Amino acid sequence: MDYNPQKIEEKWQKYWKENKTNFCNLDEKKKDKFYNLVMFYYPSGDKIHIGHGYNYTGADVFGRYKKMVGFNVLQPIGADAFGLPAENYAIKTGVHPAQSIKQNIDFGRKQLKSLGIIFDWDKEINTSDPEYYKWTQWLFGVLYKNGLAYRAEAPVNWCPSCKTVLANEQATEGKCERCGSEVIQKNLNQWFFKITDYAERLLEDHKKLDWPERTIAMQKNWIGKSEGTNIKFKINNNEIEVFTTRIDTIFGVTALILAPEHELVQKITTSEHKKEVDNYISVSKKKSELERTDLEKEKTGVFIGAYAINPLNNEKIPVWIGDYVIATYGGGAVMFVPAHDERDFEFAKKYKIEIREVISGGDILKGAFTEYGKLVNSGEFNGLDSEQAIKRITQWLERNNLGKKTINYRLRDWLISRQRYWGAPIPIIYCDKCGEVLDENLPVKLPDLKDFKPTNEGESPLARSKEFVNVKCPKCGSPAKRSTETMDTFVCSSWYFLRYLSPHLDKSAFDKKLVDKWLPVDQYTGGAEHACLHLLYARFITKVLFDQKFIKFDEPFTKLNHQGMILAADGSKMSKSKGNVVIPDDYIKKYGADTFRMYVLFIAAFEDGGAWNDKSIIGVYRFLTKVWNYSPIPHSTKFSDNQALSLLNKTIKKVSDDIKNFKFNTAISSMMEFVNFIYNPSVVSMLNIDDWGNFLKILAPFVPHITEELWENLGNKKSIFEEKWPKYDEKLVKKDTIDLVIQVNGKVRDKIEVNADISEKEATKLVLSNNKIKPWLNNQEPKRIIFVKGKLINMVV
RNA sequence: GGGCGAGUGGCGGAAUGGUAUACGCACAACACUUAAAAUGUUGCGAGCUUUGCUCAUGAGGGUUCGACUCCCUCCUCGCCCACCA
Repeated sequence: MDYNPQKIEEKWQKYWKENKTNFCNLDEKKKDKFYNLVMFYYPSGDKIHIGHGYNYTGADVFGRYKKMVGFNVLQPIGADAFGLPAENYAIKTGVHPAQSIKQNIDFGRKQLKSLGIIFDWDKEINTSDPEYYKWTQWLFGVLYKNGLAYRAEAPVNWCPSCKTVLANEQATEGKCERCGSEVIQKNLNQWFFKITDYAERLLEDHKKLDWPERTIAMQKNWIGKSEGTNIKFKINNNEIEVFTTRIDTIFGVTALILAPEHELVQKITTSEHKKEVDNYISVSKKKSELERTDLEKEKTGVFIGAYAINPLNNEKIPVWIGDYVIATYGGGAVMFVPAHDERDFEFAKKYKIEIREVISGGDILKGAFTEYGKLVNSGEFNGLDSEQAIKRITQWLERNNLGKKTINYRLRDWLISRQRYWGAPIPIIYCDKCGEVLDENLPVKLPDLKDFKPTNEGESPLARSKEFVNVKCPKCGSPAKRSTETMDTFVCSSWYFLRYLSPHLDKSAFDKKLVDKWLPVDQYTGGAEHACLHLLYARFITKVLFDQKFIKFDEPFTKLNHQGMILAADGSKMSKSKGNVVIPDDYIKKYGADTFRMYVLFIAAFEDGGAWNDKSIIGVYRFLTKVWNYSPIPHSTKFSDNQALSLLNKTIKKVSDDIKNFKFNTAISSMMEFVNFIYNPSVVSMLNIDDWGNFLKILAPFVPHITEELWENLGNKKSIFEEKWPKYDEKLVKKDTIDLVIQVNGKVRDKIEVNADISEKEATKLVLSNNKIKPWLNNQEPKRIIFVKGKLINMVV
């Protein structure tokens, strides 16, 4: 019979569904648990993106392998269903987000099944379902009650097109992550989660994680710890704290620059400068984030008429404002040291501010000297090295109560409120008598709106629903108003891995016993683009829940792997607008899911990804056809050919090791080598049924349908995934004979077949009498002989 | 500007101190066929004076008996962050 993937794939997908193959038993006691998690998907488009297919296929191979080696594997999936894309789609089409989301989830489920990916479908979750977001709201309450959720007026990123605020992480390069519009700064009253309280622990606990180094580096960079000194300057009767990493340059300070938004600016600006200063502030307010952070543009600033006192030498220094100073970092103020900071140097040249050298080693007429050196022009600290000076000056400040050693982080608190419809409502009620009241009568259900458009003023569409807004205060019963804001979707996804274990539980967010047993996640697989968003937020929320004793672990994901990106044939990113998107369905129809799965993993190393090539997929199909057509020796009492058996054992070892390390591409090529070998008519290479069956088992995680069918054809009654992963025989992996490589001066001159355990003496003897080697030795005794057992011998002459 | 990574045949890629180019695609020749497809066999880095030799892993240098692999300098590309004081 010919290989007909469509037919057998349908058959086995049905079989897995009916027999709940690979679905884990949460209460199983004999086997060790293994929580194999993939990042859940956003059900926005109409097709599962190939990136998801890639991600989930790799994780599925790994999960099926883990099951076969004897673990009780939990492999759940769900939908991250709240958020802007569904809402924007609703505004455009009038289709309610709940409806389009449902359609997309149904479609996604079908697609994942058609890829032969096994998920525990009975544990599926949907973050936009009230039974789920009830507990997202509960989570808000946990943070709120512990002082980790607060409301504050702050300059925030505002996307004029999406008409909503964005978290710092969602507004990179001054552009909206979703729509690409230029983000502007607005002062708004918003809800924040105090992730900054956890900055140090988030850094410290990186040690505990088996994660890709670059992901940890990205998080470190994002948290941005820097050690320095806070120093107080007096301006009239006011005090201003400035952060610096270079307190050794304090005697070179010739100005103080404040952010235009700094609260003291209005207070200390003198009347003759007021007009100019107000003018400057209003211009910089109008600038977009992109303009303000454009490095190419010259820095600007204005003198505000006030003077500050340098506490070390009591010198009077002018105070300026400049919009390159970030309001939210280091107190929004900078001490200006043009001799030893490049940016300050340029600014000083432009505005003719004094440049005073205090660290020797450079030429301050030519440019700023930014390295460490010996202090000059620095009073009693003259002659010290920068490093010593930093310590001594900081100590001096601490003694005089004028400053202290300080650690600053770039990480800012997580802005979680959104003035949009499609999200989990923030469970807060405003009462005239009681003020801000946490609503613990959950869920606070989203009303069924027809008009989802946000207002131009940035008010949430939820404000339109009077039934939603007008409520009674839970404390005193008098009329009150509900908050109309919803939460950032990243709040929903920061705890979803706890919910899978009890997706419909009504009494609490998660089943504590099951969470104690199953968490933390053993293997997490998903995109690297989440390094500073989801992966950081989930770690933060986990630590909060740990501190409040809801869970017993403080890191959610022990081991993390990323999949690379599958690119279009020309190496560019796939996008709908370019029309170069690869849709798995087309290939599943043509070649079958098994071929698709194996090919996508064969393209390149999993973590690298690579370009999709339409032509190469045929190679995998040919390989599977060969597997399909192979006939082993029917009686299992007969032994297989020795060479074939040896290679089989080697292949088992190689495939096992490679799957463990997510190196699917090389696992596949070694299985191809094996099949090529047993097909080669020039060698006797028959396998008996048992050995062939073992090969099918190691092949099974990659191509589950065809292997199930062939396994059944061999006369087996149970699924191949009920089988134990084959063990390899160490003796058979090692060959009796090897090709010993003979080198002269490091160059290969011959290869001879010898016993694998040949000694150096014997090998030397053979080499010296070898006719091909003799001419290279030039009748000389080798100066040195390097012998690598089982591999090579190198004669140095 | 800072951080991380990569550069290997016509193409995707393998090899992390020990046989460079595994595996796959494409291509060519042959077999089968009326023919084509499919399949199979063989070949396939470059050059040369071709039983073999020389050169070749972005460029140049170094360490080593031996370097795609380690070190230094430079070039190119990708990703992340970026006026962070």
